[in-house]
Amino acid sequence: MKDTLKNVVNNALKSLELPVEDFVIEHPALMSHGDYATNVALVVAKEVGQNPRELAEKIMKEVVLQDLPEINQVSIAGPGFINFTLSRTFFTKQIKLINTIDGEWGKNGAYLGKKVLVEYTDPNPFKEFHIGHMFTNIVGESLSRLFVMAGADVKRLNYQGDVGMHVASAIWGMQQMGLTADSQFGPRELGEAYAKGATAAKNNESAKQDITTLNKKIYDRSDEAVNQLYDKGRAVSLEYFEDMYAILGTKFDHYFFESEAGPKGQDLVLAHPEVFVDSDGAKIFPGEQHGLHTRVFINREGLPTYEAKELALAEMKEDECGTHDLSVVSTANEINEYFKVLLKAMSLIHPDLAQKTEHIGHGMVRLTSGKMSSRTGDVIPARDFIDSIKLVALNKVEESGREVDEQTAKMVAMGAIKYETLRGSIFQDSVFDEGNALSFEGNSGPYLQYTYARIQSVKEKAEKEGVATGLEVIPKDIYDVERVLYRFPEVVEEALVDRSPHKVAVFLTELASEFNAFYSHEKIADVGDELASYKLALSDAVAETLKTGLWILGIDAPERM
RNA sequence: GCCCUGGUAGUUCAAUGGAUAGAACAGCUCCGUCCUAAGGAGAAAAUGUGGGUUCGAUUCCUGCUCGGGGCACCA
Repeated sequence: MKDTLKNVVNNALKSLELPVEDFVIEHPALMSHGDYATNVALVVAKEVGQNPRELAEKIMKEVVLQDLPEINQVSIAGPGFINFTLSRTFFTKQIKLINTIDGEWGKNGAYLGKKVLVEYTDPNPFKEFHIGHMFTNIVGESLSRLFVMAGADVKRLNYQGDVGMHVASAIWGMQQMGLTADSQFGPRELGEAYAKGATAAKNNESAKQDITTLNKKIYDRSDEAVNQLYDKGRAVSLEYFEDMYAILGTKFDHYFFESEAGPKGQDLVLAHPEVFVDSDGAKIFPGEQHGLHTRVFINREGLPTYEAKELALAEMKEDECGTHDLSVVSTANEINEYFKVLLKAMSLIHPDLAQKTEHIGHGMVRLTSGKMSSRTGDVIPARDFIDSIKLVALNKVEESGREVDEQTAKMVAMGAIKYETLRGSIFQDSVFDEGNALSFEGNSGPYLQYTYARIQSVKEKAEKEGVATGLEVIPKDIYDVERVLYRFPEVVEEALVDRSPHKVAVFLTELASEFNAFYSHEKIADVGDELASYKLALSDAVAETLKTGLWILGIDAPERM
């Protein structure tokens, strides 16, 4: 529709022999201003030096002459906006479309036939999977789903740091705790061991020496006892992560490990002396020459740093996943600056790969109660956090005297968490507002889920009463919820372009809010009402839209709650 | 010090240079014979600060200020 209007306006400009400027077609902030509006008169007026309102009049006349069935009314308002009000026919057609294209609603072809790799989550084995990992996973999954909606063949990737100082710290901590490969231990003990090691490395010089030595042993696998402890700890960690992915609703297609990327990265750096130079015993990339900062790729010990590994990772992705069109790396924004350096270095040795790599640095979450650090062991494990929210959901159900259903409580808890994570821009730091997430009201995941479940209930009643969906009898007026509903595909596409899942979240809340108003003012499944079939079809379309939109956010829509 | 970021109701978030800056939560008023009140209706409440560009600035430029991240051997 947007494109249609753009054409209509362009035609008008042509016949008036006015210059074609870059104008926008958008939805006015207020629904009373119409369904679409354009600032074309304001833009062109500037160019030709005419009064914008007069110009708007002329353009409007030309638009009206084209006589489109979808347009009911064109008007001029404010400084010279041209507002379009869409016709009854248009809205009815949209409902019909939504209810018939089954599974295709909301999709777009922006990445049709393209292969897109999305790397996200990247938890480090031996560390606790905390709510920061949960946050980054939720963001990455949602980005992946936006690409799926655009028709892309999406491969979900997970890159895990199974070697490096943090692992050495954890192993050191395990040794201190007296753990061996035969001991029984889980992720909690590993988290504790890591905190112990990391603290010691920071405060105690000899411990730091030990850990450095341990790090080398892990790399070259020269100590059998260390190997066993390492292998066991790694396995325990990875298994635990799989449990978390299942809970979060993510399934990865490919896994990559630093232990593989290390040697390859090292070779890669050494093979390009024209890019990486010696400095102080290390191999560095002199980023200053490119307006960036210098980073070490191979340290004085001769070991590859994260930078070198990341370089190899790009090659490994291509080898493992085949040629692709885009490779997205989603991480917290604390490494934004570093990634710029990395991409610059990559562009010098692998211009093709660098060009299709996109780093999306999202903001960090903080809890209202304060911040976390896995170094000090002061973290909130994702599992504990999810369980606590689930408990709130269960209590809520019990309070209302409804049937207690473990599965639904879990859905609602995850809905609350994911919505709270994605309701704002991913690029900004945010505070995870527990109060807000736990309220389950208003601007929340459960509010959307509730609206969906409510519609299922209406449908159930309609079936009992013998009301079928249908668009034969059409209401005279256009319901506000219809004026929101048809915008969904535009929103999805825009959300992808901006890498902003929150646009979907904001839209869904507006849709649900309009539907709930409609619901409370109109009786839907009423046999005596000749409009019942239409209202039911509309409700059905809203449910379909909610379900698909929630899916983009990674949230399940329960049939009842 | 240098480089990135950000500062919007009491709180958590919205707003491709446009119309009266939108929501939600908290507090205040209402709505219960009715398809799920995890709902609906209403009132009140905000652009850190000084300049500049523009017909028009929360948005762009800039000074100040306050916060977050980064600045070679962690990731």
